[in-house]
Amino acid sequence: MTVTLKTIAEKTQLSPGAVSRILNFKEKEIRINARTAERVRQVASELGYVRNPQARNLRLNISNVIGALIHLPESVNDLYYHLFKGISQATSAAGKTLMFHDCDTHEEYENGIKRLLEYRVEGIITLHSEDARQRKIVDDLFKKGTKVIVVNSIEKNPAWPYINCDHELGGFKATEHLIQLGHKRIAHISNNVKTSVGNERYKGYCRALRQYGLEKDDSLIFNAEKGGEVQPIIPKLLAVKNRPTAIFAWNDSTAFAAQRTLVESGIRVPEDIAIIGFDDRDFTHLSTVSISTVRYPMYRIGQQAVKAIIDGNEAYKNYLIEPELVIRASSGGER
Amino acid sequence: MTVTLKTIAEKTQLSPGAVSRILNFKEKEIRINARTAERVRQVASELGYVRNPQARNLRLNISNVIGALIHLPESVNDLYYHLFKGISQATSAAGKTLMFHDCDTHEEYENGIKRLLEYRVEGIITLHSEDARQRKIVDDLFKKGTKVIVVNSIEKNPAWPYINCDHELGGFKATEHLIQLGHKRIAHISNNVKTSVGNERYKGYCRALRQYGLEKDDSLIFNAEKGGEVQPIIPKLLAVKNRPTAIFAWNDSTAFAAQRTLVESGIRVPEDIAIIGFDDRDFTHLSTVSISTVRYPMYRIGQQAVKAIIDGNEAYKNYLIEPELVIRASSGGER
DNA sequence: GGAATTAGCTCACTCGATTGAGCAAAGAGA
DNA sequence: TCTCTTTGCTCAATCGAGTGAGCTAATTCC
Repeated sequence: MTVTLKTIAEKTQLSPGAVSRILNFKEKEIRINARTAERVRQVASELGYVRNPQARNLRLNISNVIGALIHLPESVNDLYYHLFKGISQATSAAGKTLMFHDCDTHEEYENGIKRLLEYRVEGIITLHSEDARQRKIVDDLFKKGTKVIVVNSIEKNPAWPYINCDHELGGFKATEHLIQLGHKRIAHISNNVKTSVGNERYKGYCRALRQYGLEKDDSLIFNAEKGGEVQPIIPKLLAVKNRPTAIFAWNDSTAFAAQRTLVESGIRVPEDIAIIGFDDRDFTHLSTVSISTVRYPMYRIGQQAVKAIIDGNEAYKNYLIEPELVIRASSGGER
Repeated sequence: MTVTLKTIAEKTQLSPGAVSRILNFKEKEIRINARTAERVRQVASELGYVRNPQARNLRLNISNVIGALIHLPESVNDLYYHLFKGISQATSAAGKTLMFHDCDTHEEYENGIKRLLEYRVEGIITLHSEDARQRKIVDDLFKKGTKVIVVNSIEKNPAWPYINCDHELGGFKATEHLIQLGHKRIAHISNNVKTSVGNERYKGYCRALRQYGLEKDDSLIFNAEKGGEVQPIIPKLLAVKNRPTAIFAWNDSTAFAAQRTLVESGIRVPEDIAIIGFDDRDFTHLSTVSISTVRYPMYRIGQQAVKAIIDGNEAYKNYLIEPELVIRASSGGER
């Protein structure tokens, strides 16, 4: 039923070995009669021969498959969307195939890893996790020599290779942008979680202040922790003696909410208070005043993760991607 | 290096065949010594044996892989997001693996198909396309006996199996909802493309009017074609003699824009004019007045596509999924 | 013209897992 | 004790492709 090398061999009165060589090598690379080769290719295409990579990979001990294990949030998240798109396009572009598992529970995660290993994938891309069990799995994989890339690891020096955005640099860029626009009183709305990207962004904010000779004023640092609303922060921020003229919000959601609340309070953005966020989420276009931000380059992170797996040793190391400033209306930096 | 059945066989002084049986069957299903079996399992786990599905699939002529070929738009689109999530979760849940290709160009599409076929996938999930070349590929696949599921095909009776949302029914439900709220003058903003889902939704609108004994008034049908702005429509709509009290917009973007323009014109939604959209896009929550809509059940469509491929003949047929009414503020139907 | 070289293949094994057939030993039954 | 059955395995072929070794016939070279 299925067309194999043998089928073609029979039709052409050749051996399967010869057919294999003809289909895999250029004429100059092997000793083969040009007319025979032509005939074989002809027959192969007539019969609709499709090479079976299962057999090929088995023999050659390769897989040509890259594995990814990511839990996509229930509600749409453009960061994940772009990450996935980066991974999937880079994989296709490299002539490889992506095996993807969306793993919600720990059990699914374990199963996903198991299946990817079964398929002898060239490497596994997974997301940073706080779950000790998942971390152990990644650790074991890495120790066993499986190529793993952890995306968005927030550890400084994790045991395994990672790829992430340079959040500290992003925080620096955002703050620098505001400083260069003449702001001297720059508030920061942080998420106050020591182990998170927010903290890195905060560090960048501090470095920028330091570098430009501005003093850090703790009364300008506000916390919008998980579940903590941004709205109540704004009145406090406005009440600060020597009111800030700019806000660097640790992410776009926060920036968006701040912008909304400010405008509703009759404060003009960016004239009275400039705002910059972080992430470049899609909704930054949608607000009344489009939000300036720093792009969290998820697409490039995805691409780079695939590249790290394919390139192997050379590029296969910890990697920080430089985020890019996106100037829109809310910072007042648009020309 | 790699642990195979042979490795285990040597360690346990058995034949690879015996080991295979032990690891694949329950003790009662084969004639095997319980103690031997226990020993084999012990050794297998000690050595960290991982079955090689490439070899297994080759022998059994199966793949356990489901293929999907979808072009994800550059900008985030929650419909695609949910579709993909549905496909990927259903695949994982079924114990199978998803091979995904994001294909932008026709060339990538061809390559993607080729690779999926190479891997002897159980079936291919792809999106409806207007491109004649892609349609030919799908047609050829189907004729050759490959399982294909076309998602969101808008043909009435396409040659190949498809899964889609019942757009006509959705249009009916939306309109019925407005009618049941007492509206008698219901405008429709359509996209006026005969071959599109918009047309189906329009038909549902017409059927609802008919069924409830309301006369269709062509002066209440407006077109927001591709690129056509919604904003200019609103003044026209307001100027209609015997002004409509409700709008069924063919999709949420249109509903969103209509709502915004109405509110800016000082018209209250839903008090003066009620609005319902279609799709249940994420931003329907974000507008000042949350938008009532009909959910385009992409997640379920994705799940169903996978199911159709796995179940084979039974469920492997054309399939319309019933969309669900989502009542929010803009229709005035919320309690 | 004879030896050496080369072209153009074939042969047979391999990758790892699976499975029908079959065989020796143990156990059951009469 | 002898036959029959059952247990507990082994053997060998198979899936489809790839490859080193080797073989024959044609060609080249001196």
